[in-house]
Amino acid sequence: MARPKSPTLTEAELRLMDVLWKKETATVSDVVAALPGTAPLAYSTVLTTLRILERKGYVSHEKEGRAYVYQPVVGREEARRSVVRYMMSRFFNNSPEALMLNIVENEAVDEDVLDRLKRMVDDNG
Amino acid sequence: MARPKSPTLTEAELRLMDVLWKKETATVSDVVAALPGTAPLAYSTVLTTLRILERKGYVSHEKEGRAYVYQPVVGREEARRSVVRYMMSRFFNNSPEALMLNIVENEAVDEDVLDRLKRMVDDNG
DNA sequence: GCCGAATTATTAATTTTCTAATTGACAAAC
DNA sequence: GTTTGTCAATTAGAAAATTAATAATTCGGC
Repeated sequence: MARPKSPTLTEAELRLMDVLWKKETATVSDVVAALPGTAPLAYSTVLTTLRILERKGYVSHEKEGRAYVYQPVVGREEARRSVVRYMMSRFFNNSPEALMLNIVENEAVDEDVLDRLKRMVDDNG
Repeated sequence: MARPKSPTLTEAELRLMDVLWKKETATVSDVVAALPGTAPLAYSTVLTTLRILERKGYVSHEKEGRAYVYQPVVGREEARRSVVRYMMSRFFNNSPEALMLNIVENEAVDEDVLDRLKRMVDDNG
């Protein structure tokens, strides 16, 4: 076998998805223009990456006049869900509790956040 | 520029790290033998991947008699911390609250877990 | 000292990702 | 009607990851 596809969005892919999620819909030129400015990417670079994203099912495109208009198929929430599940399965034995423990132990979490989360669970469970 | 290094452990790398984390220390043959059995990897495959892991700073080796003995440099907890931080920065605007919300909304979390976590925070904060 | 088994080193084939130059098509401008 | 600019398509090259075959080395046993 050879190098497998990335199981999650890569850095370059995510940069483009961030633009599409924000703008809802965009041509290739729109994406190029909207990219955070330090080192702008070439048109063809963006086009190639959009093709990859389309092959992977993250975006689709329609012909609008003579330009292609791209739009997300997978939303930001879905992508988040997916990356969390992936990470949980590979690093945390599929245990959401272990993952939450890691966050509480290592990140600065406001005290009242856990109260609000608990209320959420109580209301829905 | 070209394809950048993976920001986290890849699938193949993680498989080997799991063995090393469990056994604490292992020769190449040990790792080959300990890998989950469906499709065993060749000795040279494991050696190559261990070299990559060493180059990336995840493991180190010492000569013990004729064989190299590998051991983790980065522990499981540190790897977990690192992957969570990465994901948080790319997908959750560096907000641990947003990440926790995602987990609570989408995964089945036992009700009492949040109580325990809250006690942890209260005790330490 | 020589042989063989184990171990490491070398080399390489394949796929993905990342980047971009170049080419070609087509419409607008003049 | 020719030039110019915009867009997609093609092509390509380099680095990374995955797998493994093969070559070189080394150590123990005889």
